[in-house]
Amino acid sequence: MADIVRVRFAPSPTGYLHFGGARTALFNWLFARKHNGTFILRIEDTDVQRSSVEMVQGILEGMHWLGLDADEGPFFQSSFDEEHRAAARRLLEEGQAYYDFTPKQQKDDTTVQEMIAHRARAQAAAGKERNPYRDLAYEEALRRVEAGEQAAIRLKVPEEGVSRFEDMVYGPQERDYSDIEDLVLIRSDGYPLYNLSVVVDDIAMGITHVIRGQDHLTNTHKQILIYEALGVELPRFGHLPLIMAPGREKLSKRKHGEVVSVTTYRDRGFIPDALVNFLALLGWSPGGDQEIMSRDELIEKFSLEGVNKSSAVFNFHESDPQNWTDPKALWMNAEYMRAMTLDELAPLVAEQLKKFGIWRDEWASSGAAWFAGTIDLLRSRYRTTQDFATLGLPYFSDEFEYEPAAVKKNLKDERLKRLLSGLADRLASIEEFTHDATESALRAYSEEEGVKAGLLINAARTALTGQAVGPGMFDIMMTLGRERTILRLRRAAEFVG
RNA sequence: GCCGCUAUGGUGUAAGUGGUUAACACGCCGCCCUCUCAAGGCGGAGAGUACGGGUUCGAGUCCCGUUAGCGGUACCA
Repeated sequence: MADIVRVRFAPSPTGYLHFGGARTALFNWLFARKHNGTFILRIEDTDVQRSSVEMVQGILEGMHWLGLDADEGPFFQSSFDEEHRAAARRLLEEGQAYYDFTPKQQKDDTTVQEMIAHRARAQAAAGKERNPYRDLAYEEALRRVEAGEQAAIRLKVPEEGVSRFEDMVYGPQERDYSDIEDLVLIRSDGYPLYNLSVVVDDIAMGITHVIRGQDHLTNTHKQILIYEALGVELPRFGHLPLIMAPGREKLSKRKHGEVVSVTTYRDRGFIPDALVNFLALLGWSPGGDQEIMSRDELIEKFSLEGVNKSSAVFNFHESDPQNWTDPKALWMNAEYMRAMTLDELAPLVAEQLKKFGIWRDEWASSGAAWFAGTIDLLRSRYRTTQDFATLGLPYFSDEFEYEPAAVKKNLKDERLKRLLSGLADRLASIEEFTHDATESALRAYSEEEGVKAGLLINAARTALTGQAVGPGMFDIMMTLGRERTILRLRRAAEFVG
């Protein structure tokens, strides 16, 4: 099979799985599924200082929750250490790389950006200098190394010429060799560096298509140089537009924190398919108007040609409790909650209720029908499954607060003190506690008392749920049942006034 | 500084090889439904395609320049 497809997602475990990473993983996964290929997960943990097992765990969890399990892996880049060194050794022997005895510069992490800029400026002013060790005879260099001298290994980048490749998203790319410095392959303490490790691993794993963030677009030329030095055929490259924070600011794990972490969405009640759908649309479009797409539809329609070249803003508002994340993501999640079957939705809601300590086991057995009916009653007004546990508390528990605004709006009228308990009496005496029977009882009662039915209905809603908004009043009564309805109506009398 | 990428309403995106008044979704506003809030239905405001030049009978679409944002420029990944 000539066109076998093998792709990989290669996160570094220096943080949780954030939106950018998740989107990259998703596109690789879609590409693999689309072409009947293999999706591989490789953890790039060469920077041991900043990597941690918890982060690896977090990434794995996030991917699993999104349904993006790898076909192969997870592999850990650090375990291929020897292969990376061997590749560098080979390039050294072939004269394509050299030992650099320049002492390592100390730098502290907070000022790297400044340092890079400063150094670059200085270099521009002074004119580029060749590395003095580039042409040192290999035998002599080897002697010095064996004598215990520390040296980094650098790739010998050709002095003249242009690096070119055809990006599957961005089209033809080129970069002059003179703009690429002799990159370090192996640090002087012996650790292989990113660019070398990636290439060696991608070769070893038979990666055919490298799909990753646009932040690697110019770095790709460096990696191509390594492929060429190693004498290996190039994979195809496809770079993805970056995801930005509101205001086209760059997305930063440190600054934006949880709102860009996939696990946050799991914890706050997102449906995995909904988030996948939303993520897919961030930087990609199948063309045309369709936006709600199942996994199968996404796979069917996915193509790198549909990937956008410009970066996309992920429009979250962390400080706004109502719209803490992108409104469209929230809308899409709501859309999924409405469209999915109750059998699919119920366990997800149950999970949230358990988390909030208001779950009752009978809702999974004898009360399953009631439970399904109740979430069905509520689903069209909620946007996440967590809303069932927070906004929906009065429907699942007797321990809920009366919202002051609702009390003020619906229980202000002094007459209600008498009317609510009067209504409770009526409801206690009707034969069958059904939607229609309760409604006619309430309407008859309000007519007798000479008040508008609406007054009683709205008051009853607040009496029963502590809220001013919610499903139709008689539906609420049905879901609460006669006993609770009467109890809550009587109890509410004390809030009147 | 240098190299590179990008640029369509507030946000996400449409608009095969340039061809009528720039389309859809989210959000926003209004109306209908109605016991409230959603959902649903209907309607509306909001961009003349970053800016400036070209090419062309005709440009969001091609070319050049400017600006802005972003990425890279590390013995980070």
